[in-house]
Amino acid sequence: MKFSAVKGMRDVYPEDARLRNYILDAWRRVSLRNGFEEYDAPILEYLELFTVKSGPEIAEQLFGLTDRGGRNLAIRPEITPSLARMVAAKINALPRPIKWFSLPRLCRAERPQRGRLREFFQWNVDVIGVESVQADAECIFTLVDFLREVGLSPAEIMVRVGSRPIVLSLLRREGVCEEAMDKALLALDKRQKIPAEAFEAMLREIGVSAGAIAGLCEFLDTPPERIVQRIADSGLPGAEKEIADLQELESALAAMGVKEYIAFDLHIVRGLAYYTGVVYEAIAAGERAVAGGGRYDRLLELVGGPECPATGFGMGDVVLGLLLAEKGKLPPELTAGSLEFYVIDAEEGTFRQVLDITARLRAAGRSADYGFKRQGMGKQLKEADRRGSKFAVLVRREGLSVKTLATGEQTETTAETFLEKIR
RNA sequence: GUGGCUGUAGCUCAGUUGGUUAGAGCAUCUGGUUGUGGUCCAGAGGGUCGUGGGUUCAAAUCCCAUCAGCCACCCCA
Repeated sequence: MKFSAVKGMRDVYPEDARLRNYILDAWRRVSLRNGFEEYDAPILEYLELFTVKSGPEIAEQLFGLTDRGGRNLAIRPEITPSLARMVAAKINALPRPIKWFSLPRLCRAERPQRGRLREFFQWNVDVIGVESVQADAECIFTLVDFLREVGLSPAEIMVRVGSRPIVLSLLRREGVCEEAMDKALLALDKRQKIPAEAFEAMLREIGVSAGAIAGLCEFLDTPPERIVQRIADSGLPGAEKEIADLQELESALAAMGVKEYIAFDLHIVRGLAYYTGVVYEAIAAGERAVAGGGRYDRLLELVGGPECPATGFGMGDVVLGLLLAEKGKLPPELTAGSLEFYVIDAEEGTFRQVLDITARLRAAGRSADYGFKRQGMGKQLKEADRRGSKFAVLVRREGLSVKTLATGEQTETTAETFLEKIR
């Protein structure tokens, strides 16, 4: 073969498209029922929109191009900067709260590996213009609502919730200086994946005492159901508001009935520095994070807008697809096509009636198909089965039969009464 | 970006110490049978052995490069 798909980008055959549509449909359905409205943005943006948020190094990680006017453009690696730009542009005209979602196709020029491709879809859910932690609760609830929708249980996936400012305050109290803060956050993020000694070594390297490390570990290991109270009791300096927020978040999520999916966990810090409050990730054993998000109150200012609170999360389709397949959560109709009626000429000379009936089924909005080739009824029924059809319509010169493929049940009727019942 | 593993039909693989026209199952297509289905039978198509060099009388098999996939880092918006 002369050509193949570009590295990290995949061809979407019908069976792949069925999976992808299943995911996108569920994302959209859940978003809408939680009161979010859909938006989209251009697939190309000025390169600077991304570098202003993530630093100039980010340019290496994305697909860039120069247009004929010499402008530096990039295929969007995320949609949040576009969202910030769009909201900032109409900030005074938009009714609050702004609850928006999007299902953008994104590209990142990273090295592909399991669960990470260079082109993918990502569900984004954001609430903008609301300072209250209730906005964070709303996003987290929507995330859990989706997990339930696709049949993932708390035993299979949990949303781990942390707080950037609380962690910062805690680390400061344990003697981490501001310059070493990034390294400390990195160590925290890695703690679950590396040996205890390696974690301690990382903290000692930035000057944290052995006693402080032990105290920190003991604090971090507080069970999720008690840690919020423990944080409140410890009265971390400078984080009073965030502590109250975390308590409010815990009680809001409990009131919304999603408690069993939530685990408060200060190891969750998220990579980018732009998070300013609550942060969270949906984590399933054995996979990279399925979703991640948090509060980012400074982003609108970064793109030249006014000061405006914002919070939200993103979820990629690749890891999610792997997880659903692994856990056997994909509906069976995804493996076969789905068709309602397969129309068969059960007697010679009835092909014109097959065409007529098929066309009228389609006109009535039902999915119907027939074979291009005239062959025996056995082969046609086999084809109906292979197509995943629900019913076979057997057309005779006088009357027709409607056969339910799954049960083999068959009812006799006439073309007119059949079509009458259909509409 | 760094390191490692892998690469034979659409898929899963076989292919003896390098040695004639590279095989199987599944899938696909065709025909037959069952003649209202999930069978069964027969046949066919499909591979320049990822690609390009090199060693050799001879390379799927050995060497180098390159591409792609996977794994671990980096990163994860």
